[in-house]
Amino acid sequence: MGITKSEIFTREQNQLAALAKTFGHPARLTILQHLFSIKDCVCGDLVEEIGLAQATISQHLTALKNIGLIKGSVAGTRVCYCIDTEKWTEMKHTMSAFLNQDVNSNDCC
Amino acid sequence: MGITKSEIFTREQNQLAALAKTFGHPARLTILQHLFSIKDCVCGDLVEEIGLAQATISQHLTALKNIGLIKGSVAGTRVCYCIDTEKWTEMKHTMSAFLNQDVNSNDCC
DNA sequence: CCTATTAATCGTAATATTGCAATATTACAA
DNA sequence: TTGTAATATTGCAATATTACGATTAATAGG
Repeated sequence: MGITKSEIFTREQNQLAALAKTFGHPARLTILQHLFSIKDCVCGDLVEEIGLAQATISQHLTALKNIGLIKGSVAGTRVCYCIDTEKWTEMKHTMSAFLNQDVNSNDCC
Repeated sequence: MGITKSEIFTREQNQLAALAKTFGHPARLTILQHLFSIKDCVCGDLVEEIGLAQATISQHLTALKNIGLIKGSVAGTRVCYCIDTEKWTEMKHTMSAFLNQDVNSNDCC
């Protein structure tokens, strides 16, 4: 139904899924990569950088902000965004813990 | 429009997003965690394990199979699933490369 | 005060996803 | 062959997501 039955999963599972979901769009990945690659924080040039409408970029930025990966500060008529380093590190550990589960060697399939 | 403008992103960005998207649902995470935790491969008990209809579980399994994370083998009327260890390792490196980008220290926001 | 600039929000259309019932398929057993 | 069990597929309804134009709000600069 397009609706996820969150109530049958643990909070951890839902949170990890929400995080992964945020990474699950190329525009959001591109925004994050851009924030990593530049020396300063991003002030507005994301719309030209990525070929999407201003409203769309703003939506993706909101998604990234909601999950806590980036933060923004107002600078005049512009808003500057950068990675929330603390949250990024925290999130990295969460993801790594999941990714580094040991694979059983009994490859029965 | 519910449609992602894949053509404006690189193949790498689209692939990483597709992978993350697959992790972006608690049912699929739970399936993967179950495959990690048990000693054998999973043969059918996923429906009871998770509280979703058989058709729904089957769909999620197909998604995981399509992205290459799991593989299945037919065993009579049952199908056994397990992690595709090779693909998992490969995927883990891809994700890690993204997660371990260095965060700029100039936290200007 | 007026105007331009920037970004968020609103409204809407198109498409995607999730979930399930019903049905089809497949393999096995009697 | 018939029946049963397990899984996949189909069809559909409900909801979510993506995208964009238009509008709004806030601020800078004259």
